Amino acid sequence: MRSKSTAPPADEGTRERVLTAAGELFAEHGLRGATVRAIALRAGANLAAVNYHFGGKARLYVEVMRSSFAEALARHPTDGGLAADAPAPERLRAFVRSLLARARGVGRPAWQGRLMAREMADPSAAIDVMVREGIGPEFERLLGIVREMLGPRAPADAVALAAASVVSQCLFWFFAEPVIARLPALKPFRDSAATEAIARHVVAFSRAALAGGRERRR
Amino acid sequence: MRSKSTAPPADEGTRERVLTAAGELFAEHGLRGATVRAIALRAGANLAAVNYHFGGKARLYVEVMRSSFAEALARHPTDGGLAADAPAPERLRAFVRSLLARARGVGRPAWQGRLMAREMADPSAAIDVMVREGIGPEFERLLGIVREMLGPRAPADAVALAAASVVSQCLFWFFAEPVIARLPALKPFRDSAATEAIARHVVAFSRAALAGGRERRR
DNA sequence: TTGCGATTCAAACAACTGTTTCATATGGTC
DNA sequence: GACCATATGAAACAGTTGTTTGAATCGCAA
Repeated sequence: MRSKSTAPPADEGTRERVLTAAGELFAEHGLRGATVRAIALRAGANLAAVNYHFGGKARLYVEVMRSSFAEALARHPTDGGLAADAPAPERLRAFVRSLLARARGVGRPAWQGRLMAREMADPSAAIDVMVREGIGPEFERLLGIVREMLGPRAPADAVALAAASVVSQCLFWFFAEPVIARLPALKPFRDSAATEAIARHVVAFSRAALAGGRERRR
Repeated sequence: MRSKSTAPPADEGTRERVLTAAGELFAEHGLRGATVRAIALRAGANLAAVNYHFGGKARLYVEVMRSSFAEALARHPTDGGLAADAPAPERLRAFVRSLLARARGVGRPAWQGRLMAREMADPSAAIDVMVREGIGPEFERLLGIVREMLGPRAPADAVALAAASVVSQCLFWFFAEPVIARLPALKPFRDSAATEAIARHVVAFSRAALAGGRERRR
């Protein structure tokens, strides 16, 4: 074991397994619905492991939220590797792609989208830190893109509303997933081809709307 | 008491109060979070009243969902009083207004939006009947409007995606309410003026996008 | 009043929850 | 080997949950 002052125990075994098991179960059943016993069982750990490693169910939950969100953001950066001075429409496309990819969880944890949807419908103490560290700055970047596309004379309210329209079209697909699955006209976006089609549509729809909004202003 | 065969007890007192108290608490804390004891307390009824009148917490929940949704739909019809052959843009405007009004709950129960958001994030047995009786037919009507605006040559997939874009822009404002309240750039839509501004924006944004999509197709 | 079904009430029940406790094991250092 | 912090384990605790029970009360017809 390492020295006590530098870092937490850094256990790569039980702690890690509890973290992912908790993520899956929290996403599936919610903070209240997922029991500590079920988490420990899935992780192959003892019941007391949760309290030992995280100090309680509530703190385990915020740790799951923070780590999974940070990991998803690292895997799918909102700028998509584009330079900051790339054309606004390109940056918009990268933003939409990143948001949809993170929602679907193309990397390892495919449950981050549901976790996020639950957190928004039923906010806990974790939402403050998430908005402050992740969603807030990200939305600010989107505001910049939209502002550039709407032109310098666009009022701040119009920019904010248009940015909301963009993110809403992305969030919808995993927010309303249970409903979408029951509507014959809509196909859920679980495979990457459907995600790509949705991304193209959202970008095209929003670009047309933004262009129209730009020319409508005198 | 009325005859037993015609209708359920039709108690205008306790049963009704339990129903609205349950709606408020389910909306605030969710199906699991709202306890039968708290519901009975708020309703001024005995703990056993829930089981006596509804036969259990689960059945009380679906009854709350069904009645509140039906009531909201009756108060804000999706056609907004327009004739079926009114111009499509007019019907789109009426649809958006109705959806936002129902979400905000301008009538009596202001908690229906949150209830619905919870149900989508954490679907229960109530969601099947809701989609079948309410959301499904409503979405079909929107599909008709969008199809008319996109033109007869628009493929079904494009129509469905565009309709999804319209509803998503409305749902966003009460789906992501806890996040919106924490973003300084966005104002929550709790008053009717903000709702009206959002409705105007959604209609303008979508109309511009649909017009662009129409002309882009060859 | 008497009878009777519908309703309300207080109390208890059984199951499940997160957490704590204390004993045991483990792995490395002296 | 002895020591000690770290980690795991089984059991129990205290609180809350939805539901049930059986007695008490109400409303009203005969």
